Amino acid sequence: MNLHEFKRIILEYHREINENVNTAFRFLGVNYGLTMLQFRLLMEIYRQGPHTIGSLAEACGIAGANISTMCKKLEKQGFVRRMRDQTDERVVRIRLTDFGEGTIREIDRYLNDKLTRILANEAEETFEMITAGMGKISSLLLKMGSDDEGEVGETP
Amino acid sequence: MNLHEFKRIILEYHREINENVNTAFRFLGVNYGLTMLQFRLLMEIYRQGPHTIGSLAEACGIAGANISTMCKKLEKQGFVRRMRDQTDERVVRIRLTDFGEGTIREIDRYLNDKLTRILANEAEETFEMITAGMGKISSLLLKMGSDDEGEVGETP
DNA sequence: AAAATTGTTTATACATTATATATATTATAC
DNA sequence: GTATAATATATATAATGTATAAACAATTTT
Repeated sequence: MNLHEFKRIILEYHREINENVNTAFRFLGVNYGLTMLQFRLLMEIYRQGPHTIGSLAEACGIAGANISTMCKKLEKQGFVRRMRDQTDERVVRIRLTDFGEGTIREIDRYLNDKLTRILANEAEETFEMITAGMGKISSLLLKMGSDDEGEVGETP
Repeated sequence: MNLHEFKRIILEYHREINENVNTAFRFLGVNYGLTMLQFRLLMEIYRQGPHTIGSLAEACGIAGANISTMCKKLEKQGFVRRMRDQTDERVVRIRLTDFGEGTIREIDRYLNDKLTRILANEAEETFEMITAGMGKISSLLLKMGSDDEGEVGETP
């Protein structure tokens, strides 16, 4: 396997794919005043039903502290409602407002239409290629992150 | 092709991979006080030789305004030297200092060792899978970004 | 009841990206 | 040859995303 090429892919992954993701999802901001992360939170609630701050943090892999702040903002924007749990008042339950649900439904439909159009002429293979590639690079990166042999400053 | 799955991949794999990249490259910050982006800039200069602010911006796909700021910081950290071009004084040339070059060389060697270890038991196929998958998803995203049919607020 | 744990909140810091404006220098038009 | 435009960089500011630490109240454990 070509080392140099592999490094290049990892290092430039951010630029190319991140950039393209941002472009592809720019309509969220333009049309709905949402960031991609906000959309992900709302979509998670839309799919899985009401969440607590903690469960949302867990589901999205984001620190609870940040979820807390984001949910307050989403509440201010009218997408979600926050309510203390009656039986355990430490817990805050987050649910979509009607407006929030309508918005996500609309976005989801729009995304599905768009993807259907885009994927229309793609072979089933394409999908497998993407899944396989993403899974493989993710697992290699994970290995890289936990591989510590020869670490600078290692204590033998 | 499974729409739902494809959406999930875009929204979540993307985040997972980013996270794993950050974990895998955390040693840059811990051991060298570098961010990944700074490393990318230095690596670019290491590979291609001295750059101007503009050419570096072009090569890394980052706004010149930000490159300018970053290079000043890298200079303060001792990794690069900034020098006005004699013949065109608008231009600033950025080159690695000995310290900067030594650092990048060390990091590169370390990365190569690590990758060699990680990729040792991987089939050549793996590499092809990754390249193919990344290329494919990138091109689909690109299509998505430029596909405007059915856009909300479209003017027919 | 005291201590530990849990869930959330607040505050802070920083990296990255984007944008707008300013400035100096060089190139071009008339 | 001066006015204007274009170029290259600099500065400032803002928004997003991420990480961490400290505080707080409510709950559970001992």
